[in-house]
Amino acid sequence: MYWLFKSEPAEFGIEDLAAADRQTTRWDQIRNYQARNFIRDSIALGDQVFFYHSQCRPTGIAGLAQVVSAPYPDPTQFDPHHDYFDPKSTTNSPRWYSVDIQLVRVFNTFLPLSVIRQQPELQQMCLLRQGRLSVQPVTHAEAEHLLNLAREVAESDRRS
DNA sequence: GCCAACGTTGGC
DNA sequence: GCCAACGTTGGC
Repeated sequence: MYWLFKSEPAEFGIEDLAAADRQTTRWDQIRNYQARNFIRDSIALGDQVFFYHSQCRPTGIAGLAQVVSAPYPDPTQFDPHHDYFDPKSTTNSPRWYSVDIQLVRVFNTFLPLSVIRQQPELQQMCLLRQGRLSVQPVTHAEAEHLLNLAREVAESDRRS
């Protein structure tokens, strides 16, 4: 399956993923139930992840990653010194979940939200229809379209 | 900085 | 369980 993960590049961008040990990081600190349900119940090892930069200019998709772990309890919820500590969470019934992701590739050319918006085939994307969701599913058809689009944008960028 | 959309909290 | 108030996300 395909997913889209949002991240603020000022906090952790795709360059940070590229520079990380084994180009892998734990996707943690997700504290939204809808996003949690996707991680806990639907995301699986080997799934592909569009890495999206939010809260920046321009916003858009910066590259591709893949899921390299099964879902597991987010350790930050158990750490009383952590900002994302959740006193209502216990190891027997954890509330929040993480997965590990590894970089697949940084797109040659950034794929801006404005370009995604222009695509008639992508109008049903969760990204365009619902804001405020940092982990969201992408259909197979949407994923193929996004990957083709990224290739086209990169080629036109190279020609100019 | 503004504001729309949405989630969460808490009084009742 | 309802719903108003408030907080957060996130594009612009």
